[in-house]
Amino acid sequence: MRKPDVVAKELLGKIIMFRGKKARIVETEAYFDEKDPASRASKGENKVHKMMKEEAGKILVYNVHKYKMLNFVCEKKGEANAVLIRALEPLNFKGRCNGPGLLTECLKISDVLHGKFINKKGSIYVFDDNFNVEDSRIERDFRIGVVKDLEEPLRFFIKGNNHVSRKAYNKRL
DNA sequence: GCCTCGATTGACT
DNA sequence: GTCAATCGAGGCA
Repeated sequence: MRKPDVVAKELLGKIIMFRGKKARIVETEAYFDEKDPASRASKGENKVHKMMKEEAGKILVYNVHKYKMLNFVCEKKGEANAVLIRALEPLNFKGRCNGPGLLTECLKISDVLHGKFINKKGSIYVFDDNFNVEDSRIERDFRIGVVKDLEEPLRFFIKGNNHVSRKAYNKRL
């Protein structure tokens, strides 16, 4: 069983590729099921909640305000857990990806990806290029923009990386 | 159908 | 620090 906080941590340093653009994941957040007051899963049945209960590896795109969020489902079928991608470090292109709404804009991620699997043709690819992130370089914090958060810090980001989200960047430095 | 709110961002005091 | 833009989903009638 892969817990979202474990997956969130593992995703740090991984490469995400979409439409020829590659970027390194530098910031993530874990979201749990109904017991998580911040998760959409706690708000009853909806499109997102349903998708969160699908198989691990599926892509979940959620629209909030005028931006879209990119999530990966990380649990086995039936468990409503997911990981939110909050910030990327652009590798082979220029653009600001230091925020969940910005990275989707930057990579032209739209809700057509909602429900697709990663690492499939025409979808988002996620892979490891042996860029190991040592535990000492992983910073933990409470989630951002969440009114009712859980007791434990569920946000993970790479220490010292200046591509993390703006709020976090300012708060930390 | 109408109202409210949000896993956000950027502009402004 | 505050606040508005802006839109899909949920709650309610």
